[in-house]
Amino acid sequence: MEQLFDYISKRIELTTEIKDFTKSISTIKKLKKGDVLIKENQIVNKTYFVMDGCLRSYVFDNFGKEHTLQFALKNNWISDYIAIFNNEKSSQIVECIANSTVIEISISEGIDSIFLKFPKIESIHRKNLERNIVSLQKRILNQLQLTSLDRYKYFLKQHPEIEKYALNYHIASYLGITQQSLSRLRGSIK
Amino acid sequence: MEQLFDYISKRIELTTEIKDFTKSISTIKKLKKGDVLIKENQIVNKTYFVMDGCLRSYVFDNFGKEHTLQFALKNNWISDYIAIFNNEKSSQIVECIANSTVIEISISEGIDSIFLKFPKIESIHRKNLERNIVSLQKRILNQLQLTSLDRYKYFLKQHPEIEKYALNYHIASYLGITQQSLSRLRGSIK
DNA sequence: TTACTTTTTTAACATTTGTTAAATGGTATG
DNA sequence: CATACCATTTAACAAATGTTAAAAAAGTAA
Repeated sequence: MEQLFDYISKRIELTTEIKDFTKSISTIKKLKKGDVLIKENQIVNKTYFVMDGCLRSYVFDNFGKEHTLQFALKNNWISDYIAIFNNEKSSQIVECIANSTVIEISISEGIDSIFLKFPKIESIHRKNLERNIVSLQKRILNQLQLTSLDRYKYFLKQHPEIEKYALNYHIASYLGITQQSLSRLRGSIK
Repeated sequence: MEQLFDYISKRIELTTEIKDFTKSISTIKKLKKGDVLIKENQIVNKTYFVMDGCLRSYVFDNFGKEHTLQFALKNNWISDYIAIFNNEKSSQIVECIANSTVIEISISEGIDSIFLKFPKIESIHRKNLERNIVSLQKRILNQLQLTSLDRYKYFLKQHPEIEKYALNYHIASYLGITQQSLSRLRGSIK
């Protein structure tokens, strides 16, 4: 839990009140590769802070193909935020792709009511959202202007330890290409 | 200015204090097609609320090609948010693609200091960020799973009036294809 | 080690999209 | 009306990526 408090206190001043509240809605979980934290079509009232390991979120399209939206490595958050922010059921699956330790945070009482009680948490959340928007916009701009090869190289820079965890087709489905194409690109690098 | 207050008051309770403050940092501007609001490599301390017309933001890649990040129609916000949130100089250009009326909001005093003074504005901003993340994530998922034709159809649904304003190559550069490809797709629809 | 499963690579061919260039269509201006 | 300018479409060809299937490689368990 200290790891999360470290993370938070770099961003806001951490009072004991906030600490106690955070503890009251948090559980540390040890997870195994393959564990599924969020399934399709369920109510999403949890978000996850990755202490160690790697999770990913993905969707199935109409043809049954997977498309990876996010990898979450150490000190990153993951959940189905479309479901949470839109108050919808989940369309994303969140799964462990390696043995991981996470902090599960329950937001059953509603994310907005948490901010009403603790405006400081709203600030840190707001900052996270801003950072998130920057990285989503950058990903879109990369998708528009880079070749698949350059996207792959950029992805590896951004996720330095990912090759320990992710399969080839996980990465391909994040980049928007087939695993065979990715394999071709990898071949062309050497 | 009432249009912006309508917009805000649907989201938070609008006090006269907030109204006065908003007025003090806002200017209504009438713009002509072709006007440029944000150039490359400048300090960004303004954001724009579109009352009428259409703006777009785009970047140049290394080969001089344009890539459109966003179209802003009525009641939408636009600026270079990567620059604002990262405290960097602009990499995006924001231009008018039709005669437009906008409210220019100055955030020279720093976006964070505004939220310190008016926590309620932080809430509305936070909600906007959440909505923005949903639409960015959806755009990425569309990019991953849809064909260009389906992306084009979806885009038209999302931006019903866009064909009045945007050129073919604006739309193509938003979808990540060439204008020739888009023309082919348009042909294939009939 | 062996047998088995999963992942990655390779290959041949099909499809989509990009590139280059020219033709067409539309609009504003003298 | 004629011209010039800009946007869109069309076409031929090139390049990139997808599809299908099989082979090779890597990983796992007995």
